Amino acid sequence: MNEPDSSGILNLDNQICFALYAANRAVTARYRPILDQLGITYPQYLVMLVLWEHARQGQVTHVSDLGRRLRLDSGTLTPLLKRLSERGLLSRSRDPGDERSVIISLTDAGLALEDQARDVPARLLCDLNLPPERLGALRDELRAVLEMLEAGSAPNARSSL
Amino acid sequence: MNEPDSSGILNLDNQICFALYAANRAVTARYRPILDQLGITYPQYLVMLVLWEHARQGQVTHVSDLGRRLRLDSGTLTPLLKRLSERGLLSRSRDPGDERSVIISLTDAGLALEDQARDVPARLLCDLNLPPERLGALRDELRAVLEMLEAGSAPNARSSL
DNA sequence: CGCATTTATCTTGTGCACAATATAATTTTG
DNA sequence: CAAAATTATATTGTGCACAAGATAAATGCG
Repeated sequence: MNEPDSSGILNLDNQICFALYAANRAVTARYRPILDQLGITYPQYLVMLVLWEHARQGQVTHVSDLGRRLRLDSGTLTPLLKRLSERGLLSRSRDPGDERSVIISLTDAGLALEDQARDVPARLLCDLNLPPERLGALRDELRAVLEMLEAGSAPNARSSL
Repeated sequence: MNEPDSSGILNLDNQICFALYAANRAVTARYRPILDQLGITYPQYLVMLVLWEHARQGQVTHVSDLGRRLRLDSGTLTPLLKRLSERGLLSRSRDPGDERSVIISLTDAGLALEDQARDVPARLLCDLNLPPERLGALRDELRAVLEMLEAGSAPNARSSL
């Protein structure tokens, strides 16, 4: 292994990025059969989580709120919300107070789906089969990385080349 | 509606899955401007990493090798490899010993690109700005999760709530 | 007020991911 | 050996992600 790249800098297994990439897809794959029973995809589930949360607190949800929370832009959200709308889980309407904005409202079916979703996290954690404190620590580390990346928006301050 | 989920089980921020999802996209976004300079995307970069690794060790690479290593199927790899081929970084040819298999060979340009890629990890780590030991620990945790998910293929044994 | 600017969303185009299916070559079996 | 089963890749269709550009409403300013 002492060849051109002996230090293994370019070794796939050494890269945190690949671990993140592969773990994310593996977790999403675990969600799939569970969410299939609710008739939604994983990104759609994340959107529904925010909508349920806002509904519980009597908050109105605009598309931009979803974008801020999930870090997604309208190019992703618009078609996704249209699909959820077609499935009858929510409705989209212009905000009378600001005709540029679209208000996303859960339908009765969308609200009712929360009951069916309530055991999704438990079923997934059961799949993951790791002690909760380890998962909590991992989540906090991931949040730290996320914060770091979103705060330090120096997108190439020092190009060491 | 019984309890409006005040325990926060369905709270977005409590979910490790979202941390993973958001962190992965944030890291990929950091790679983007760096990899743009090489003219490749992030999944293409991962493929190239494997190809460079095999080239260093004099190993032949089949499409199936890439799939095993990156956990991707041919539906993802075939078009991705075609794009890399169009960019002149690799060539695809049937294995004479088994006409079902396709051998992926780096072109001179593909091999040469490794030199330009050598500082990519350093530039990204600089962006991440976290102590290496913390990143190493995070990577190991992610690998543990990945292993768990790939080993325990009990895809819904118990729905414990 | 009128016009430039900003803001919120939509649209278009590219590139993954992945399920499902197709095709063709190889291996296994009877 | 020939039919059946397996294996490797390719194709098709759906659904994200995200960049870039378009549209229309709201805001700011002289």
